Amino acid sequence: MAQKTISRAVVKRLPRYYRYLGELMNDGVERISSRDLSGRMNITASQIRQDLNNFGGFGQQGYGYNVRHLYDEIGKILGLDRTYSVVIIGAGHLGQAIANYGNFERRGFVFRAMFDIRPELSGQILNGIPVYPTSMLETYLSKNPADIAALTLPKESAQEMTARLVAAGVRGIWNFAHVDLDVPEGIVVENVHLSESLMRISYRLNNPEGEEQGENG
Amino acid sequence: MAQKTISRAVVKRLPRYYRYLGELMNDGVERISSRDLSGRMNITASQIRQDLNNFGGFGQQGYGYNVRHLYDEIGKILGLDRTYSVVIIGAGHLGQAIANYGNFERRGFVFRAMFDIRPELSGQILNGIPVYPTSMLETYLSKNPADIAALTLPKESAQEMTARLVAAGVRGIWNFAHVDLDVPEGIVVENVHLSESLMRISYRLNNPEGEEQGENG
DNA sequence: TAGATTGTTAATCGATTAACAATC
DNA sequence: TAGATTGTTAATCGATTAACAATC
Repeated sequence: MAQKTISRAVVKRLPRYYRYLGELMNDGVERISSRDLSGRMNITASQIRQDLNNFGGFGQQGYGYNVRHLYDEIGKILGLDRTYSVVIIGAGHLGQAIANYGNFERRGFVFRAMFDIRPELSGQILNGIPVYPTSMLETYLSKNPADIAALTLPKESAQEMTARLVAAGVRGIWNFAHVDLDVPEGIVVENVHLSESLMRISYRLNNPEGEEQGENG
Repeated sequence: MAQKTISRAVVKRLPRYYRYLGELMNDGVERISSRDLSGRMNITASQIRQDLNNFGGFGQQGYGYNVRHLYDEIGKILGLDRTYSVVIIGAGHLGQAIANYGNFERRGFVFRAMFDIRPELSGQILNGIPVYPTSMLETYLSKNPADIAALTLPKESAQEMTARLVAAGVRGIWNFAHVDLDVPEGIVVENVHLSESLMRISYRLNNPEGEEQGENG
């Protein structure tokens, strides 16, 4: 599955391809050319072909790309052909929002448990997901290994929780806290720094540019 | 305030500089060199100097940068020297999570109102913010103009709401819905596509790279 | 003054776009 | 076969890093 190393810029675009192909599939479209897709996605056809060819030739000259095939292949590249166990650390609104969002489960991300230090929350079942006290984290994970942890807690405890999670075998950290985390090599950290996102809006409101939408996370 | 056009890559890094400088300030650090800062932030000193010089010389040879001064200047560049009125469209967990997060207000983003189509929500006050029915949007905005709208609603209604918001004078859209929005020129859209962020984690779990943390949003 | 560190130019590296021969 | 469109190489553009003279 892992051929030559794929550039960060390409990886960033893959989920967007996946989304557009999913929509095309839903609309019953069977084939699409890089040119048509480029029109819809607002990127160049050249970039699409260049991107896809990182993974091998999915297309056919004179025909284009088979939508379903390409969708499946990108899904595999993204690792969506398996499931991932996810725990949520911090059962506040943000944690619940994530737990609640059904589309993640559809893609294979299964939310198993939430953890919170607030005693009044533990024992509850929120949106079908049990909340445990943070003190139970290691015990829980030793019996129910998790692939990914979402950190939806105050930044003060993010680093400490990360260390505990990594020690307990979690390999991916989805970090919503406003800190940069130190992790051992091999551990994946994906940051969602909402306040930075918001500041980019204020910047752009005050400094009009050409066009284009903002980045995503 | 707007000199030559600043590259997207630089703008993306500005909030992170701002965050690190804020922390240094809190720690009572008065001056810092690009070299020291580069060590903390894990980027090159050269890049820091290059980035900052887009906006003019904030430093002093032989001394470095005055932390407070640089913090204030980057704040101004980011447009944080004024306040922004924000409305939230969709009063679910995600909307409430955002409304709830006090740090945004500290930076000048003031959440004024939430809107939701669910009749049982309107009339309520959630975290001190009133929830109105979506039908009231135009009436409300004509009396209480907003700069920014956060879209925390299902993707099906995102485009329609965007059109209404833009027509009512909103200039910045913070889009949490999983669609790309069409907007007139001059309107700022900042996407936070959480599912794409999550897929990048699964990709990276299956395709180990060298190092480095994931992008943010 | 000597030492430190910036501001800035030049060199390198990487990513995007253009072009076109291969081929379905 | 002729037309369409890919896969891929080459050209361009942009961003990052290195180097160093200017200067505090």
